[in-house]
Order: sequence, then C-alpha cells, then structure tokens
Amino acid sequence: MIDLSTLNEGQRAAVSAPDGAFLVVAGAGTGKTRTLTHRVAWLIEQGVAPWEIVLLTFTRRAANEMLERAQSLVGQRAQYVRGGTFHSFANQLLRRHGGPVGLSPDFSIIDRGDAESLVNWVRAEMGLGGRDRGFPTKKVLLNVISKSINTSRSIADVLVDEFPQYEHEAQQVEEVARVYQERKRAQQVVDFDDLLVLLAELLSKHPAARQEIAAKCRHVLVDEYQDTNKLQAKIAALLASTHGNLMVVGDEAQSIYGFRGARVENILEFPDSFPGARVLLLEQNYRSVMPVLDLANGVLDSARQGYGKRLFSELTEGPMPVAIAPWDEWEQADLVLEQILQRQREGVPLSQQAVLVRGSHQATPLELRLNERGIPFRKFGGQRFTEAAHVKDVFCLVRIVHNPRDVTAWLRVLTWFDGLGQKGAQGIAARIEQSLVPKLEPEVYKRRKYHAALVELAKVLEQASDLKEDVGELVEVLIDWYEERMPSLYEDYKRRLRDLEVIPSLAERYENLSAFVSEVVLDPVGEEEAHGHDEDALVVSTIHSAKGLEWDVVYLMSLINGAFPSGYALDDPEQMEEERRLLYVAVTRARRDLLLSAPQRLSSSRGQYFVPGNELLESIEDLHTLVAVADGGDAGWSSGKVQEAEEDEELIQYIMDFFDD
DNA sequence: TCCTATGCCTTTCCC
DNA sequence: AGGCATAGGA
Repeated sequence: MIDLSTLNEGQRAAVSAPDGAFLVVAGAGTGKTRTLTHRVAWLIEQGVAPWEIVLLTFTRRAANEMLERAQSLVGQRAQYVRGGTFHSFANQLLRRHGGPVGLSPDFSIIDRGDAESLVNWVRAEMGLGGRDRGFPTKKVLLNVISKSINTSRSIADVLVDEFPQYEHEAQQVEEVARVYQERKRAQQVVDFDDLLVLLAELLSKHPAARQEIAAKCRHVLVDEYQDTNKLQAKIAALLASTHGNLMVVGDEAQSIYGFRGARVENILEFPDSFPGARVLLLEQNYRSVMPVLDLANGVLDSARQGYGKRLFSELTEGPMPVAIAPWDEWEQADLVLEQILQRQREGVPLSQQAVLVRGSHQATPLELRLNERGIPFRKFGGQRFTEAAHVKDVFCLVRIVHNPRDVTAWLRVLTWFDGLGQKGAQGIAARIEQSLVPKLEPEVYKRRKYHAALVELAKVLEQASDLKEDVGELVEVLIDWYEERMPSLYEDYKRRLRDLEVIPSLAERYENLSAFVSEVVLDPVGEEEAHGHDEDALVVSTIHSAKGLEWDVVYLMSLINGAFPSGYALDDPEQMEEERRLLYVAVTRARRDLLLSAPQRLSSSRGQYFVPGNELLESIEDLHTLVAVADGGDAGWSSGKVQEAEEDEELIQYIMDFFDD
C-alpha cells in the first residue's frame, strides 16, 4: 500500500481522485511532482495497467524523474507507464498509426535548422531568394509558418499581427508554406509542428485510429498544462475521449512559453473544454523559506492582472533575498563566483547551487571564469552536444541510411565534396527524392571531379544499411568514413574528433534505428550526458530550462532592461507580463538563498540596447522590504491487454466543437 | 553560371 | 560559430 498520510489534503484529493476530468492548480513548490508521482502509483495500485496510463510532461527529464519516483512506490511495473513530451508521444503514435495521415513508419523528424534549410530551398526554387530583399528570410518564414500553426491563425493574420512589414507578401508566404508542406510529405519528413498537427488530424478525422488509440489511454495525465498550445490541449482531450479520465496540472502564473504558442487560456478554460471537470487547488509551498516567497508574492502582485494567489510556507525562518549591483558583466561574474565558493566552503555542494540567466549566452563571462578556475559546471539550455555541427554531420549520414528520401540530410552531406555547392547538391538530392528507389547513383556524375567521392559515399552508405540491426556498428562504419573528411571541414577537427567517439555507445542506448534518429532530435543529448561525468557540479541554466527544478541557492544574473527583461519585450506589455512570470519562475526555484544581480551596464552584447534600471523589479511594491541590498520506452503498449471500450460520441463531438471554433 | 573564399554581423526562450 | 553578401575564379 502506498502511504498517503505524508500528503496534505489537496494532494490526497488529487492522488485518489475518482474517474473523470480534473484540473489541479498547483502553485510553485506545492508538491506538484510528488502529487503526480503518487497519482501514477495510486492508479497502478488500484489495478490500472501501467501501459494504460499516459503521462505527458514538458521534458523527457521530467518524465523520467517522475517514473523513477513512482517506481520507488510501486516497483518496476511503473516503468511501463507511457508518455513523454507531447512531441515524443506523437512520434511514437504516428510511427504505428501514421498511415491514414500519409506517413510511412520510417519518416524522419527535422529540427529547426533543417526546417530552415528546407524552407530556404523552397524560397530559392520560387525565385524569391538571395538579393530579393523585402522578402522574409528563411528564419522569419519558418517563424510565421510555425506561429500560424501553433496559434491556429492564418498566415495573413500572423503577418498583420507580428510582421506588418511583410503584410503585402502574404500570398507569396502562403505559397512558400504550401510548397514546404508538399516537400516534407514527398520526403517523408516531419517537423516539430507536424508531429502535433498530424496527431491531432489522426485523432479527429480518423475515428478508427482514434478508437484504437484512445481505448488504450485509460488515464491521461498532463503536467505543466499552462504551457500547452491549442493543438496540445485538443490532443490531450481526444486521447482521453473514450475513457474521460483526464487530469491536467499547472500553474497559470508560470506560463512562460507564449512565444511558442502556449495559451494560458487552456488552463483557465479547462473546466469548459472538458465537461464535468472539477478543480483542485494546491496552495501550500514546501520548497522555499518565507522570505523567498514574500518576494515571489511581490512579483505576482505586480502583474497587470493579478493571479489572486499567495504562496505560504511553514518555513518562516530564512535569509532575505539579497541584491547586488556590480558595475558590468565581468564584475558580476567575479562576485557571483565568489559567493558560490563561499557557500561551498559553508557546506553547500555545488550541485545544490544554480546560476540562472534569461538567455543562454548571458552566462558566457561566468563560464569563462569557471573554466579558468577549474570549477565543474553543467549547462542547461543553449546548444547541446547533439546539436554541434560535427555531431549533426554524423546524424545526417545515419538519417540517410534510415530514410534515403531525407533531402535535408543529403544536402548537408553532399556539400562536403570539392566542386559541389548548393546548386549541385540540390540537383543530386532532387533526383534522389524523385526516384522510385531513392539512392545515390554516382555513375550519373562520371565526368565531374567529385565522381570518385560519390562512389565512395555510396559504398559506405550501402555498407551501413546492411547493419540496421546493430545501430552501434552502423554508426561506427559511418564515423570511420566521416573522420577522414573532417580535416577539410573544420580547422579545429582534432577537438571535435573526441566527441565522435561517444556516438556509437549513445546510439546503442536506443531500441532501434528509428528511435535513435527521432528521439535524439526531440530530446538532444547534453554534453555531460554524452561524455558522462558525475562529479559535484554547479548548474548553469536558462530560466526556461530550470522549470520544475529547485536548488538550495539560486543566483539570478543580468537583471537589467534589455537582458532580463529581454529587449524584445520592453515595449510590448503582453510580453512584459511573460517576463514577469519568468521572474516568478526564477525566484521560486530557490529553497533558501536567493541572490539577484542587477549590473549597471553590460558591454559584451554590442548593438543591443540596455536601458539602465529594471522595469520588472521597479514595479514591485515596497521592493526594499523584500530584498536586502548588499555591496557588493514503448514497452507495454502493444503487449498489454486492453479492455474493449466504447467511444463516447457526445464527448468527442463536444471536444471537436470546442477546439474548432 | 555556379562554386569558393573572405570579411562582416549578430545571436531569447525550446519541443 | 554560423549566416550572409560580395568579390573573384573555374
């Protein structure tokens, strides 16, 4: 029996909630993770098969952590709970059930960079490229297309609202978007947005598939619901449409992904979007000392529309948050570093201290100092191991073996050869994409100087495709060939070589080739995870990547207009509200000590303007009373037996109507 | 016409 | 560290 006596009343109500729809509004530090973990364990104990529970979280890390904790309550079987991020769950479902929406099981997933180069290709093809200024760049194009999808608005509307300077190009942009979709389908590639769009389409327009999928989702649990967008909310509702058991957990004051289409309204409207939904509140904070929460409450009070909530804790004793005002980012780095070492001497391990920043490059001066002093740190946010250029090179080779129609991967590889640039590579790739049996045919290019290189490439790819059963071996064959190419690609290839050594063992962690190429895109592996050190290390993280985590000591850096709050938000009241919520998230990561650093100037990012002061902090009433100023896996899904379930047609109709306004 | 080398500029947040 | 424009070369 799992022990519910350690939970408070609200938590217990959520954990042992009966069937039906529930919204759990859980403020920062109120034991949300604990509650979800116990809920999973409780359901299993009640006899629900683990594989009939779907747990959707914001990061894979969060999912793993919860399942590990659930395992400690009910044992191994908790590992058969299904889920992950919305995107990775969509990936899993679409590989099995993607037929009706036009996907073969071997589709590839492209990341942002790949998507941009594909858009760029389309743009060039349509003669809108290069010199033709006045037409949006690939980055803007992809932004507009993605925004339009994630906020269910037309491209023209997005342009009018957010990129008025391109308003008159709406027709052309729509055309680019249309061709871009066509190309992706022809190549059997999907981007991040497609995963959501196609799953929503599958669930809403293909009743047989919905019936099969939703029947296996006896209980659907969604974490961080305040950061879901419209599509994700619809997907969650449709997954739960057969059994009607949907529990969403979130905190409207912590919604920080508006730029990605997240809608706070999802959580506010949940009771309407799912009939009969009940609301539970978790209010008591177990994480932080009262002085930290006082500041957090001050941040909430300064919001344009209040959230009408106050955090309280029984941990009344604790130090007041401290603010420092260093001259510039270098003095800031030195002062923070000094504090870190001071705390370490006092007995707080490095891993219990975290430095948080608004943008990942804002930590650069500190990282330099940390490196100089040989202080170990782990970085969350920013570029990751599997996103480094040379690692992506290898992945593109693997992707070609996995899906030979993956044009973006071909383009990257083909331009490595002398005499082959953008144009030549596009010609070759287009030929491959369109042929019945997609593969490289070197003999076509006999008279070119890169003929010999293509012959070699074709040979090594063929060799690799015979090794699909042994992903580690497959990767090694490709790396052996790639390594010889590296000196001509990167000046510092020696440093990069070391990274390649770990890729085969990384690949072996995944079940098969499909899982490897798709999951690595959806959840890029971090540097420390790839090379694996487990020494006591400081955490350096963006605020976004710190969501859901907590530390004894938190340092919040670069609190200056232009950095945090971001310069992009300064003249937009709505974006400023998101900055405010970001500040709230940052403050509530600290258990005990919180240091705010508000430098007087930042010199490293030239061009960007920094307005002296800090609008976020200044809008907090009686700030001086709150802050002291100092000087200074898939298993189980298919194997589990699923009871016959009747679809609830009325519910499905209701959900569809609600989301298709 | 297309490819390559060079120099300048810039860089939120993330699945 | 990568994107982009531009100039110069095949």
